[in-house]
Amino acid sequence: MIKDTIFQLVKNAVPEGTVFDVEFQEEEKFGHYSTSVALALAKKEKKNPIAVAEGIMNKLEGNPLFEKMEIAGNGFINFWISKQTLQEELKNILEKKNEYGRNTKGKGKKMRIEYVSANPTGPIHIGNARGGPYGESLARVCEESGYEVLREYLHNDVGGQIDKLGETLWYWYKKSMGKETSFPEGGYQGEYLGEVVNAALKKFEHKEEITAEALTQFGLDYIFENNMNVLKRMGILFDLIRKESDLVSSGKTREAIDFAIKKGATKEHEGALWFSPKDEFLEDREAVIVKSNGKPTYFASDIAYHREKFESGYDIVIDIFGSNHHGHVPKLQALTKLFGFDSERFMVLLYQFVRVKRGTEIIKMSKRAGTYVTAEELLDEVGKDNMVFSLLSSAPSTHIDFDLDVVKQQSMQNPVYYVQYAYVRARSIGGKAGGFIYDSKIDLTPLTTNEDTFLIRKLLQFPEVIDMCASDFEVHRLTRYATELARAFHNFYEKEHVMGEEEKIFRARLFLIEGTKTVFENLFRIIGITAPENM
RNA sequence: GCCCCCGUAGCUCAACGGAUAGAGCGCUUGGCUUCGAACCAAGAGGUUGUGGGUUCAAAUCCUGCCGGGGGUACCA
Repeated sequence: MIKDTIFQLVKNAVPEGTVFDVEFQEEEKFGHYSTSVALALAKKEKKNPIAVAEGIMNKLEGNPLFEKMEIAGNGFINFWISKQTLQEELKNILEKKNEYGRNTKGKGKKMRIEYVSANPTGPIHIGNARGGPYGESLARVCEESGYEVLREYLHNDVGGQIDKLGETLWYWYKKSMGKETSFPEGGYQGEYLGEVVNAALKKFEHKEEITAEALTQFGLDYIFENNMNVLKRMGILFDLIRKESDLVSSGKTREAIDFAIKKGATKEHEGALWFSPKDEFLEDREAVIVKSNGKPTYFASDIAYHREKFESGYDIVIDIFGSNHHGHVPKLQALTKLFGFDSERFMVLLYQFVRVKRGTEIIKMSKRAGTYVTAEELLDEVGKDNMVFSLLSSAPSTHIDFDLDVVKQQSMQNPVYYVQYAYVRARSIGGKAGGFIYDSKIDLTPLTTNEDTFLIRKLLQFPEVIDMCASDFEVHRLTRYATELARAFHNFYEKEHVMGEEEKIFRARLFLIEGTKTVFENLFRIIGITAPENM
């Protein structure tokens, strides 16, 4: 990574502990990379920023990495990378191929990420769906950074919401039998559970044998399986599905409760057992573990589940939840203390819900009211690549507004097609050229135009983007980078030619094209969209 | 009331505390007899909700206010 190399060089040239960054520059007038280290340092040392910058630059002078260095009027140091370095790095892409972009910063470390974990009381809707591509691309990006990643999902198959599910299913069942019945209070509105009952009626041969328990179990399995299939369509597969019912039936939930009691992290109040850790954030952290009727709450199982997470020998534990769970976060953080896990290595990442509109009408995402847009509907309507790319294009903390009318109408002009089209164009040239054989001795010096250089620079940024994403988990950068790389390629395509150029240029450009294809393929794999052969 | 998140171009969103705040869609204009025009080029469009503060530097950090979303259950 060129950026890392520059960072190290500068680091050695400034006092220890200086905080600074090296930035990739889109426009070459500020160099290929730049740093504002001198500005921060000048303040600290009470010196002129220009003088500080000169001091740093003198220490870097003569390094073959750089073609040029410059101090801007305001104290920025701008670096231009030598053509030779760029060309060598370009070769590196085709040497590493599908491993290009990887780094080893997480090597030897294990990470587990829980995401989606949708309630099995209805189909996955847009809200849960956002967590899918988010968790999945985060998992991939961390794998690229050397981590061993476990993808996990909690199947919430016990509790009050399941009772309600059962009651609602039973209502639909009785209705289908022509019996008089009324809709259960607090049941799940909408036609979906009626469809689940229809599926049950097809499966059970003797209708009179259907019991409420059997129907509920059927519904749970059916909904869960459907949701997993939808996730699969989005390219999401889990390594571990943890069932809450297993935590309860195996006694793990009970053990966790006893453990919390033993540790003095509980209290009795009005006949119920409360989680009540002794810390300064008490108010945010108290929660009922065992209800006064003796039944454990969901949080009791969550204690057991997180105990597993914390005691399983993993270095980093990540939960990805919808923002409506934010009140739950301090309680979970308190569990790190209970189980002696370094709180720095446990992270809860929240994403805001997607708001869906049809024109000006806002559709409320409520499973209870039955007013939601399912992930499946959206998949059918706009396609997987479009959906994944769109959901991944904004920071998790932003509230996205999805206008279904617009999304559908614009689907052919969606950025995802802009990006994929660049790849298809590159492939097309590769095809025309009739095969490519990698030659490590290739002469890349003919790549001298602005478009050549910028495309190379943009390709070499790929490992840096991966590294940044794995460091701060801001994976939406990937789609942004994809668009930028596509632009660099489209520009190159418009101005420069491959076919028909003289042999030396042709060979060098073809090499560049192969490098572009490779980076796109790696990038698409990590984002979770397809690399189409043609469009 | 208290807690979390958001407010940036007509719309949907970017921008590690850094240089002239950028993309896509939409709008105006130009470009296919050479690798795919799902593309490229040029243009219009901004007091980053608003008032203070911190900083060499603020869309970004702190704070008051306004507006929106979510939470605040012996639900999950």
